[in-house]
Amino acid sequence: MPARRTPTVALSRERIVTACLELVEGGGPGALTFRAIGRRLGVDATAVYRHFRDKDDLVLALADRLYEEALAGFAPSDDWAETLRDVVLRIHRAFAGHPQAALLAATRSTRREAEFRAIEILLDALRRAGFGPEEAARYERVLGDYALAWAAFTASFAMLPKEVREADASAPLVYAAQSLERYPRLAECARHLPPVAESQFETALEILLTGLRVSSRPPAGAVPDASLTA
Amino acid sequence: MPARRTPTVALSRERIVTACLELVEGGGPGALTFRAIGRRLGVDATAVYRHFRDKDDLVLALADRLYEEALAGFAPSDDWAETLRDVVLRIHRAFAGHPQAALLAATRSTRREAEFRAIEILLDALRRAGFGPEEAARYERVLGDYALAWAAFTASFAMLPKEVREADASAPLVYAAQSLERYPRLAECARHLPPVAESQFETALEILLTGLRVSSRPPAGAVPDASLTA
DNA sequence: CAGCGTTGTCAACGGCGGTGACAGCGGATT
DNA sequence: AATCCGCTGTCACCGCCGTTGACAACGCTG
Repeated sequence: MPARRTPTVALSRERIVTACLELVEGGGPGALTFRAIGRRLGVDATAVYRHFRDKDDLVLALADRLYEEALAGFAPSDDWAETLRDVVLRIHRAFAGHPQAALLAATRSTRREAEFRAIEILLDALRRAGFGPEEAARYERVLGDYALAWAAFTASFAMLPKEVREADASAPLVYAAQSLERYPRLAECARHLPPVAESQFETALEILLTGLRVSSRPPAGAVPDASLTA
Repeated sequence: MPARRTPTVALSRERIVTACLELVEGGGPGALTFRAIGRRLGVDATAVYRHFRDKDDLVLALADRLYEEALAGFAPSDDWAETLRDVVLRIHRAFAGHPQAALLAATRSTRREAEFRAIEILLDALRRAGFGPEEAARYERVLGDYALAWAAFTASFAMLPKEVREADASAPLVYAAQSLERYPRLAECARHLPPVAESQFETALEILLTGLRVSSRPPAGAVPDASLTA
């Protein structure tokens, strides 16, 4: 029983997942359908069911691929904060680069290797930062959920039709111009408001890291503020 | 032309929106369909199209209702951080309470009053914190996007079938038990990992506020860390 | 060569968002 | 009072979706 792979097989989980990512890359909302996959692979749509139980199964496979992509070539830094930043950015980048897949996958545990590798890296960095196991666990979830939540957010915005996206982006300016007296702050700041499209993921990440750094080693001279320190 | 409202009208935008929220409240994934709305209101599904151009129009109306709900009864605090916390929590709560609606609405500008009220409140608090117009604008977007992104994340998790949700939640523990030597940190921290369901929204918010506080008034005696301060 | 499991094909199902023709009803016009 | 008109709800229908079950072709095993 040499278990030779039959050369006549047209499909495989790998080929299908790759096709899905390409499909989603080029395509607008809802590009990921069984019929589209079949079309792209020159195969009947229902053939995919020979390799994936249902769409959920397929989506989990996509998520797994994204985690692999995210961690490919990762090397830990001596600086724990730099490691955290790197991993979170990598996860966000990988998921945000495939909007449709991210939207479906971001809220799911894949329970496969790559995901646990990411968790392990984050936990290790947090432990090195001086947090205890419990704090590390909590902050790992914060950073992981943060990366995924924001990736899904970015992704679902990227999937909107172009006209809608542009209309949404310019909304504050338009409205601010109409009622200056009711919204003075908006009038004052409107021209600085970044469009929704350029999600403030990295800015928020830096703020988070700053907050973590403050918590990790309470400054000796400073007065700790109980109302702000979680 | 007294413009008397005809009493014979069965539907209205308000009635439909209310029905949608009820529908979504009790129902699992995909509960919000025109046919379901029609069924609930004892009316043909397509009658809804007399009041909303399409599903997108309907969803924007839902989002607007959620913003209204979020800000109902809001009173600003003297403490800027407390105001930020309050508004972000309110938005998150309102959206997370209606998963399906949040999922569709979180990435959209409604361009209606309630949304701009929220923006104005956040901007004002940030300006009072001492941030300039540009910083305030950037951080407003951070907090606003943060609230919506995490709400959508929570929501889409809440919408998963129960079995899937439970399986996902217990995943790290199971896996950690299987390969202690490859994932030592996971083994160490696994029992502290909060289930995905209990999203670490509030923990992250406190860290964010801590980070903002550090940025708002750089401590006189402390050495500013350029690599961590955005 | 016979048998069997794997893989792709095909026709079909019910549900989805959405459209266009049509009916009834109330208010305004004459 | 008769007529018209616009608004609202109904109905039949479209094309798309995920998914199923019967079936055919292929290659491996005995």
